[in-house]
Amino acid sequence: MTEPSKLPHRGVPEHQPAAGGIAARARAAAGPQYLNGLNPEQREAVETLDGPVLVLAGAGTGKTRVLTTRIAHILSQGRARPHEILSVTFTNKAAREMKLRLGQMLGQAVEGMPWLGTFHSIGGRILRFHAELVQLKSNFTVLDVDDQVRLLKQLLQAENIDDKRWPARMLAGLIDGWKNRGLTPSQVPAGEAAMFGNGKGGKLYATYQERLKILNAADFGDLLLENIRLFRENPDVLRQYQGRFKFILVDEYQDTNVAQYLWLRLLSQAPARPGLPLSAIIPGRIEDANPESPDSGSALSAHPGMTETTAAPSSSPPKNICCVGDDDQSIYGWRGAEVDNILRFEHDFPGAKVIRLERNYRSTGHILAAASHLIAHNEGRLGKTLRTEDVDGEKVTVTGSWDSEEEARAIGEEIEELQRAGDNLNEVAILVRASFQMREFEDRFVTLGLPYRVIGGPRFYERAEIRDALAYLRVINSPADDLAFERIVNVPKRGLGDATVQLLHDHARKRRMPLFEAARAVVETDELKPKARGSLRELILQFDRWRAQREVTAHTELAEIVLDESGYTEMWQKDRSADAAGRLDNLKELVRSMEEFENLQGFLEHISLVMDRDGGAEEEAVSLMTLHSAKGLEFDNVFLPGWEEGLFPSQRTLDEQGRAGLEEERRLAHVGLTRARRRAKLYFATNRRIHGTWSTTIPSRFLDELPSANVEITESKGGSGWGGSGGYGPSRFDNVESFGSSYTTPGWQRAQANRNRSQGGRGGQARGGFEESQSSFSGGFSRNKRGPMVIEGELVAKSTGTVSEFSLDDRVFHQKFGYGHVVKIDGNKLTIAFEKAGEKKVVDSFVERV
DNA sequence: ATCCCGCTCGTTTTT
DNA sequence: CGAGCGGGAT
Repeated sequence: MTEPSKLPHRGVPEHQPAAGGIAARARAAAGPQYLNGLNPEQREAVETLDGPVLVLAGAGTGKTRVLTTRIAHILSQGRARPHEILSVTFTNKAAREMKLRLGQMLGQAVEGMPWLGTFHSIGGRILRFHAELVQLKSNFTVLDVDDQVRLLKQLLQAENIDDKRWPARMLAGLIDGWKNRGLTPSQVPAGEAAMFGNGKGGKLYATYQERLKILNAADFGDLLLENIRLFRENPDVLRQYQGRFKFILVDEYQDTNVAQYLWLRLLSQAPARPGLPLSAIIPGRIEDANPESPDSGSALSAHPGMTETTAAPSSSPPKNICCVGDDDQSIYGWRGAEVDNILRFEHDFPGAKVIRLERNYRSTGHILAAASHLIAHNEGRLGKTLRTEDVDGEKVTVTGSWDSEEEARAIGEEIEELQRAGDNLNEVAILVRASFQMREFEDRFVTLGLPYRVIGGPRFYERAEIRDALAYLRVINSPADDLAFERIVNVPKRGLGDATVQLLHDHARKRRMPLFEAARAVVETDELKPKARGSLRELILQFDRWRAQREVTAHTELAEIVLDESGYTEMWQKDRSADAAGRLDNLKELVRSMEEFENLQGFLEHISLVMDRDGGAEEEAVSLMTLHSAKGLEFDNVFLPGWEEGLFPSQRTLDEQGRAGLEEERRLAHVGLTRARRRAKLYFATNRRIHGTWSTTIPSRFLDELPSANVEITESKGGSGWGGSGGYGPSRFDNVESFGSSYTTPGWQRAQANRNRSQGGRGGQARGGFEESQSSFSGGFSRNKRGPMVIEGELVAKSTGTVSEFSLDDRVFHQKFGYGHVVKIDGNKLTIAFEKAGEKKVVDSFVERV
C-alpha cells in the first residue's frame, strides 16, 4: 500500500521519475514508459499476463505499484477493456488508493473500471443485478452487525432460548463464521450446528436466512455467500461473468477467507465445457471435509478435504488471475482468513507462476534484518528474504521499564526529543497489541500537551446517531425494513415502548405484513392507549409526508427535513453530555456526504459498504493505533510498547490457537517492525495491570528472537529503570517455561524467582540465549503431547481435518484450568468444561487425558 | 418508561 | 479496576 516513490530520502536512483531528455527516450525504447523504474521482479509481475500468477510481495516492496501498473499494462496492450478487469481489494481505502493511482498513471481514464472494488461491494453489485434469483429485490438492504443481533434476538425469543446463556452476539459470530467458510445452513456440519442453543443453532441459521429474505435484506456474509449460491444454481449467470472478466487481480490474497476463495475460484474458471457438471468446478473443501485425509499433515500439500474433486482446473485453460499478497503479513486468521489460500496457490492454480518481490524500499538495514530474523521463526510460510540497499541506520532498540506508566513516560520523552530534533510528528507512530494499552499513552500525551490522534475505533457509520439517521432514511426508502423501523420508532422518545412494539409485532406476524403496515392498521383500532396511539399515528403521517416529499425534494434536503421534523436533531441539541456536539457534527457530515450520490436509493445502497470514517483535517500529530490497523502504513519512527508474554504474544491466542496462533502473533510483530522506515523502538514493562490487578510480566519471546547484531538494549530513561539491574538480566530467558502454563499465578512466580536465583550467573549477552530458549520452548510446547508433534498439520488444520485423539466426555487435565471433560471437538480444538474454570476452548496439545 | 444497582468480563476488525 | 449490560424497582 505504501510505495518507494514516497521515500525521497531513501535515495533509490532508478525510482526517480524519468526526467525527460535523452536518458528518458533511451529508456522508453526498452518498453512503455510506465515500466520505467520497476525492478526486474516487479517488471516480471507486471508483464506476466497469461495464466495464474502469485506475487509474493513482502513489506515495502512496491505491491500496490505492481498491481496498478499491471492494470495499466493490460489496458495499454489492448488485452482487455476496463470493464473486463475484475480487481478486488479488502478495504474501501485500498480500492480508493488503487483508483487514485490508476488515475494518475493513465490520466483520468479510469472512469470505466466498474469492477474495481472490495469483495463485498462487487459481490453486492452482482447480487443486485440478479437479486430475484436469490429471493431478494434489487433494492435490498445491507444489514450491519447491530441489525443482525437485533434480528437474532427476536429469533431466540421465538424459540424460547435463554439469551443469557446463548447470547445473540455469539450466534451472530457463529453464523458469520459459517458464512466466511462458504457454508449455507444445510452445509453446516451437524456437530457445529448443534453446539448452540441446545442443538438449535443450525435451525436458527436457517430461520435467520428466511427472515432476511422477508426483510429484503442481506448481511455482509451474504454478499459473498449468496453470490456463490447464485453462481452455483445458475451456471448461465456464472458463465456470463466468467466470460466477462478477462483478467482478475486480487490484493492482500493472504487475507481471503474460504468464501472469497470459492468465489474467486468460480469466477476464475474458464467457461465450463458443455456437460461439465458444475460440481466439478466447486472445490469440496469444507463441505466434503474428510478428516481422514492422508494429506492433512503437510503444510503445503492441501487443505484437509481439498481432495481430488478439485481436479477440474487442469482440464480447462488456465485463467488470468493474479493474486498479490504476503503470507508473512497474514494477521486476520481469527476472523476467518485462511493463510492456506496463499500457501496453496500453486496447488489450486496449476501452472501458476510465483514471483517474489524481496527488495524492500522502506526500511533501513538493521530494521529489516531484525524483522526478517524474527519472522524466520515461523514454520508455515513460503519464505522470502527481504533485502535493502539502504544504509544500516540505527539499531532497533529494546527498552525495559518498571511498569506501563513508566513505559508511557519514556516514550513520551523520546517523542519530545524527536520533535526537538525536527522530526515531524506525523512520522511518529505508537503501535499497540490491544487497544486498552492506548489509554496510558493518551493520559501521558494530554499531560505533555503532545498532539496525538487515535486511528481506528468505532467507524463513522457505526455511531449511534448515524445509524439512527440512516434508519429513518431506510424506512422511507423501504417500508418493509422492520429493523430500521424498530430502531427509530421510539427515538427520540415518543412514549412508544416495548409494550407497543410487541403489539405491532403480534399484528405483523398474524397478518404477515411489515411492522410499518401493522402500525398503520393498529392506529385504526383502540388496542393502544390514546397517548401511544396518537404519537404512532403522528409518526406514520410523518413518514407518509416524507415519502411524498421524496419525489419533489433533493435527497440531501429531505434528510435535513427528516432529522429536523422527527425531533432527532432537537434530541441531541437538548442533550447536555459532552459528546452531543460531536454527534450533531456527525449528522451534518452525513448529510454532506449524501451529496456525492444521485438519490436516496443510491446513497443507501452504498452507505453500509463504502462509508469510512472521515479523514478530518490533519494537523501534525503522533498516531496511536493497534498493530492490526497499522498494516499497510509506514512511519519514520515506530514505537512498539508492551512486548511481554501474555500480552504480545497474546495468551488468549496461544490458548485458543496454539502454534498457529503463535505464528500469527509473530507475523503481527513482523508487521509492526516493518512499518518503520528509520527507527523501530521496542518496549517491555516488568509490571502491568491486568484486569485491575498488578501482575509481574516477562519480556516477550519475540524479543529473544531478534538478532542481537541489529538490536541495542537501552535503559529506560524515566524513573527507576528496569529492576535496577542495568539492561537485560537473566529474566530475558524467563519465558522458557511460561508457554501454556499459568505464569501469572503467585506460585509460578515464586518458582520462577527461585529458578532465577539459582541460574543467576547466566545473564550475559543476548546471543546464544536465544537458541537455547527456543529449543526449550519447543520442548515445553510438546510436553503434554504423546509423540512428536506434526507442526505443519496443526498450523494448517486450524479447525478442519486434524483428527483429535480425544473423544467426547474424556476427562482431561490442563496446566492452567485444571480438570474437566471434553464437550466438543473441532479438529485439534477442544471445548472443555472445566470443573473450576468453566467452559473454554483449548488446543488439544495443552491437555492430557487422565 | 426510566433509573439505578449489581454482576460479569475482560484481543485484534473489515465489510 | 471499570465499562456495559440486564434485571428489578419505582
